[in-house]
Amino acid sequence: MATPSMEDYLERIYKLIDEKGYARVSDIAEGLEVHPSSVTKMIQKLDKDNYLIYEKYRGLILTPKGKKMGKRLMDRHELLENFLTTIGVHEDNIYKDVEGIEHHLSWDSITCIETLLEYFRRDPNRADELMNVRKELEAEN
Amino acid sequence: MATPSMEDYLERIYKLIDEKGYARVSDIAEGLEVHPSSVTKMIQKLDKDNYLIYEKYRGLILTPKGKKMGKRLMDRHELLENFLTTIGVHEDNIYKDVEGIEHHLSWDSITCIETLLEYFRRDPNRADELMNVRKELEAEN
DNA sequence: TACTTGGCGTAGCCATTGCTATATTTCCCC
DNA sequence: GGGGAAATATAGCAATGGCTACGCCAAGTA
Repeated sequence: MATPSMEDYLERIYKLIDEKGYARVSDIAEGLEVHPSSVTKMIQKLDKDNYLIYEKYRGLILTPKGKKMGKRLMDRHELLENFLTTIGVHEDNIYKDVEGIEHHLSWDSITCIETLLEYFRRDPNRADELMNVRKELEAEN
Repeated sequence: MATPSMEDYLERIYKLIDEKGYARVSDIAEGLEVHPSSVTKMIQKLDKDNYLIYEKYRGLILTPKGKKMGKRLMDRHELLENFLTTIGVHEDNIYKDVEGIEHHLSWDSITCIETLLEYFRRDPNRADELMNVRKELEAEN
């Protein structure tokens, strides 16, 4: 199984490849706010665990296993961002919160959150009513 | 600042004292599913950081700082349990998921989840409708 | 082709937090 | 009050995942 840290890297790598076609050590490092040496180390681990194939100084490609995982991780990340946005969390807090919790939810929870989002999507009034509750609670204090 | 691990211990200790009046090493260890030796070590750290006062072999008491922190942590834990329950997460997954995410949410997110819970509490139909969405989505697959 | 430079890799350190094995203390019962 | 079991403490090891310092590769330029 992948550790939370490994998931962070894998997700980042998948996203970079998805957007730019390749993932360089320095881009990964910048995105995750770690030093390049930490990236190299982790890439070697991900190679060893067959998430990607890595050639020193040359670059890396994701294996099918890595791609599948990466996509799931990215989708999950987006889902959680949407969720927090929907319930009214301030933009500035969203990225960090998602980053923190995404590795710690069972797929059961993820599915339930997906359902919850769909619930709000199906009838925009529901989100409005949620915001009304918010205003009422705020007015009380 | 307290690390996630420190928060886990502090929360557990607060809860034990709240429920039984005292917190023994072995009870803490059992609750957190770690070995007693790990508990001793962490208690010493929490003492050093002034969350509690610890007397070897004798026991511990929370400082005002520790009590305040502990209460907040326990409240947050309960809120998140209620949240996952409400959206339909299976009982077996709840504890572990909450354990995982509770240390990683901003107070902004916590407040929004509180509001969401209040939203569902105010009109039980809403939870019913959520379950209907769930059934429909399940039927599709 | 040779040099420079920036990107990348390696080695080795540190903190955190768990573990096992082994001491030490306390408590209870006789 | 003494002895043994249970509880607790300590020492030392391991994995994880950062960091710094330093060495190596390779692309571009002269």
